[in-house]
Amino acid sequence: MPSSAADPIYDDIRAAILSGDIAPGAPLRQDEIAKRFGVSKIPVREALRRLEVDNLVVFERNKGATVRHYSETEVLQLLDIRIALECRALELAVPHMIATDFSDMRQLLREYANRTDPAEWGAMNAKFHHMLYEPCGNPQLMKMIDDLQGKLGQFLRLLVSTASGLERPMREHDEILEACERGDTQTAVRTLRHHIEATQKEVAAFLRRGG
Amino acid sequence: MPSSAADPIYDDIRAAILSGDIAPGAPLRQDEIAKRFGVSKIPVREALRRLEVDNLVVFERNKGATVRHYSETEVLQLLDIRIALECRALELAVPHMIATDFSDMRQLLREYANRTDPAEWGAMNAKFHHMLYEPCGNPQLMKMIDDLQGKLGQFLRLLVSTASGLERPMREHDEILEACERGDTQTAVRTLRHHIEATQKEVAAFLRRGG
DNA sequence: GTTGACAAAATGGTATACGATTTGCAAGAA
DNA sequence: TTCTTGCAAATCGTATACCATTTTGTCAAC
Repeated sequence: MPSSAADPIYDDIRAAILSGDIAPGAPLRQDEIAKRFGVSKIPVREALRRLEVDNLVVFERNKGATVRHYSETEVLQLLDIRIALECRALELAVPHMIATDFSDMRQLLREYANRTDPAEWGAMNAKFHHMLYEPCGNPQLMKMIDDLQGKLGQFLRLLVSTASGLERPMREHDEILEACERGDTQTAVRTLRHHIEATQKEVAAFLRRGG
Repeated sequence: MPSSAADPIYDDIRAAILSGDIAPGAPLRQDEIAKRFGVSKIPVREALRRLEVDNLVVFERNKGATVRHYSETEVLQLLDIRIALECRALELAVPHMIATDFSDMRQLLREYANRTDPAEWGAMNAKFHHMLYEPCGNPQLMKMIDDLQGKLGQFLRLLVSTASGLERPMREHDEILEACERGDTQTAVRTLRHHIEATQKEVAAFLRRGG
């Protein structure tokens, strides 16, 4: 039972923005959304305001809400935050990993390597990273990481289809996982850090070329 | 010009929760708030929903909003996130610090040491940390750090008045600042990390004794 | 005195209604 | 043609109104 009629609206629009179904800058018409969900504007506005706090939409007085556009600089800054959160999460997670964690991740990486559709890479990449950090036992940290992943999703999806491909990230994923299995937290974290910094450089280059 | 009537309500209640003026678990009556601000319930609900996304209030269907209560575990987890964000911010900030940054921070630390009222320590501590990270040039990261600081504020305020006092934190603040002046990012970050971990241990001990 | 049932009051959630602002468009002037 | 100007439609923001649910208070039965 949802706490209110705004909940499903919030979830739906959120997903639509994160998946890229609604483009940045697109206006979010309250009446249209209200009709679509069969409710009045009140819960729609509530949902949009919540998305505003999430930094996914922007409000302008008497103009309503539009999907927020992240500038190149802001995307790079989000990646800096990713380094902060994910390195810490991995550091906390490694000591808690057990055998099934390793085998599950190995399994995922094998499947990953066999996929040829770049559209799937983004999701699998996100899933692998999520599994890496899950044992950290800090739900609030996990939520922040997932939120960030969502915001960056659209850019990374774009990137992965144009950039160098799977070779580098796959090798780094293997290195990270191996370090985790050895219980070598230091190496795992350092490798993860380089992994994200490499992504950061690719994004920077991609954007310089006018993404 | 505020984007809507919900804005000042959001800001006010947010401040009241963060400052501890409204205790955790306290109900937030929509009609009462609406009357106090001279508006209807609609903008009040919007404001409360935004606070829910901020994780500051909790909604229960047909019971309305109450101020969220953080468990002991969650407070310790927030401190883990603090380590992640602030160490990264400091790492990014050190290379950008200039002479006036150092002198401003030294100035603050001197004032800090002269204050005898524990109630002021929390604010000055927050300010010093904020100044440390500001040069990182990442507004989104700064916002996350400040939000976290706000959430932890009430606990740290409680703590500082009961715990060991100023001696340890002050010494560590000096150490961090000196490392920054030398441009020794490694040492600065490592010291900051120990600094926050020490706080974490004190909070853990405080909570064990039934804070 | 305690418990249970029921009515009354309070509170929450949302649809409707309406004034305010912006936007789109057409008609006329340069 | 291109640039104003003004009006109509669309859209937004919020007060009012209303029903649903929860809480509170009362009173009788045990």
